[in-house]
Amino acid sequence: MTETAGRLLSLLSLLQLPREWPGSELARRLEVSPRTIRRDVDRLRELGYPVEASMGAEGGYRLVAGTAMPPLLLDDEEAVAIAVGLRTAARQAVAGIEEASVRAMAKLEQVLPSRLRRRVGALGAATLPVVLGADGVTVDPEHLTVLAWAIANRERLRFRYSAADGARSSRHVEPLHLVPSGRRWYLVAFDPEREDWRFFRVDRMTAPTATGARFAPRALPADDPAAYLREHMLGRASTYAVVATVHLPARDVRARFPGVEVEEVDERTCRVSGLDDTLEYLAFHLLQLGCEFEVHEPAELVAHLRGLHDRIGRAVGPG
Amino acid sequence: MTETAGRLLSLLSLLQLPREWPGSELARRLEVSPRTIRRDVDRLRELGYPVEASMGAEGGYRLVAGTAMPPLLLDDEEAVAIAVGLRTAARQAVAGIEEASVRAMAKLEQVLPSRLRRRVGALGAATLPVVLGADGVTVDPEHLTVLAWAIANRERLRFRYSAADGARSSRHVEPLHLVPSGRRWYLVAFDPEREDWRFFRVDRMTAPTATGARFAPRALPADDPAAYLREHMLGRASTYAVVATVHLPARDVRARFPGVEVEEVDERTCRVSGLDDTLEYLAFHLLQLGCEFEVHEPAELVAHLRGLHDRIGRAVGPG
DNA sequence: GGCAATGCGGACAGTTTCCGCCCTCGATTC
DNA sequence: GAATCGAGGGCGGAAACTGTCCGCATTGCC
Repeated sequence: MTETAGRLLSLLSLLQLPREWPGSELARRLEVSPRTIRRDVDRLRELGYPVEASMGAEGGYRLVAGTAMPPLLLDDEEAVAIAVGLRTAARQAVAGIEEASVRAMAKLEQVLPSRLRRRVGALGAATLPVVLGADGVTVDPEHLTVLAWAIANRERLRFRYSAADGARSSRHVEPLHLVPSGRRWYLVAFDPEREDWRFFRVDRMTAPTATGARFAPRALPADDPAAYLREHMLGRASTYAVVATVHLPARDVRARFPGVEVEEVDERTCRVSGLDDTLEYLAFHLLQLGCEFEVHEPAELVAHLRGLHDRIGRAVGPG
Repeated sequence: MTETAGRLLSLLSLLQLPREWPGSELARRLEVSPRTIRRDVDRLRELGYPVEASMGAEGGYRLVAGTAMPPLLLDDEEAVAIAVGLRTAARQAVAGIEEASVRAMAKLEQVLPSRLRRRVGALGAATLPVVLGADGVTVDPEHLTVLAWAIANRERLRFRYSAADGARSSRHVEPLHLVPSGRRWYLVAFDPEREDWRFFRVDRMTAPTATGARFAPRALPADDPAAYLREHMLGRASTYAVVATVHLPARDVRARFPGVEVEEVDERTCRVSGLDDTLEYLAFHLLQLGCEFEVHEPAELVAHLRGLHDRIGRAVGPG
């Protein structure tokens, strides 16, 4: 049986390559008779993976899109590519699929052979700073998978934390949720030492590790962790609210400046407003539009842009 | 058998979740006896997928990293997350794994159910402009998968092309290689109408489609397609060579400005040099370092920075 | 220390399934 | 029309699977 099941997996793996396979060649490769191949193909179809066949000479089998995802059979490099892709996506907290990214990452990391893990680590480090608006602090994808594991497994979590005011502490908490917020990730956890719920910014954690000790999850005093987080953050987060006029059609701005509200003023002008916690991010995004603009708020952003202005002036010297 | 093989896949799927499963629960879920579960676990191990078991109460099975990648069983959202992650990675042409990214993308897109494909498309469009240094022209990941398919399947390819000088043409070529170069992708193909080899920038293609017509691949007049491309591009590419002094330790610059040479001047200063074909990319990366710098070459970059300088000046008004 | 939960694995018997070998048929390409 | 491919029915022997026994080891909790 192990033989039959293994053969089915190999068959799936072959059929996932972007080409067509004549039954005779599959039979040669898998060392069974062509009749068995036909039966295997039937089995795959029965399992819900649509194998399409073209008749006639030059014909062959290939796997096509069906209603369910078939198991992905990846070679080493593809696995590394996927891991790296997920890391960049998680680091940018791509809107709408943050949790899924982390879940997929956790799933992949759980089974990723160590030799590949090393390659992912090396590549991940090398490609980190391509992200726009990096203020030097980006979340470590490794941390996210550790947290996801601890949450799913209800294991206590130990880490060191640098609070916003710079105070460092050692924590030992019961993790409950991982919440993306803008470009940040927050851990919602119960801190038994302080006997209360706490929020931790993942990029401020150092060396989080699941301790293996199980705990019975407590009920969060709110239905929606994200709402609870927002409520808690309100007022204490150092976020900047930007309001600016941009001389570019609203359609273009929406396409190129994600996460902000865009309001049309006229065909060639619009007004953007939005929130972020770093001035760099806002400034670069406005500049990146490549058009004229005016910043109305906040004063800090104006000051930041003046700083940039002066810095560029010093960099290129007098005109 | 279909049943046994299907059960093994379900088992793999369960074991890939980040938790432990007692055999009794697996037996309940898969509707077989615990003895069969033990045998299934053995089968998985025999296939090379290491299932670890913890003894004692609170024990259970889980899949751990082995020497080979097990088939990944993804739910809808995870599949979407992976597709989106690969797209961002491919768009940025993350160094060293470009081809693997495209291969994995092609594999995934081939079997991605259409309802998920739509979600990926929507998300991909929304997240496009986060990339730094976008000059508005980024490669469409969809194109890459079409090209990869055509190359692997030796099918002729039809597309419309806008050359660097703006001339538009309709092409019908025999694709041979997909070569990443910097942040660009190039297709190496034989053009039967012109009876010679041609290079096409993927982001300048419109609506590439594989025609289904097969061809016998010709030998490229060079061993390495990448080298052949470089040779061909030499002199005709509009690339800018930057030389700048940056007032930041060389170590920091290397970590935050990928793809350029960094040479230490003293502990707080270094000199960077590199190539790129857009001024925006170079300018933003220099600014993003957040430190003082001087640009020595090229004159175009200095001019571009002056433009930025003036634009910021107009944006924030007189100090 | 005992109990309960967990995993491990041998033996057996009945049933099912698989596999290779025949065969015919339909579709497609050259 | 010939060659090549997929689809699928039937047959018989061999192999595999499954459930039910059984006793064993390990771990955590009371």
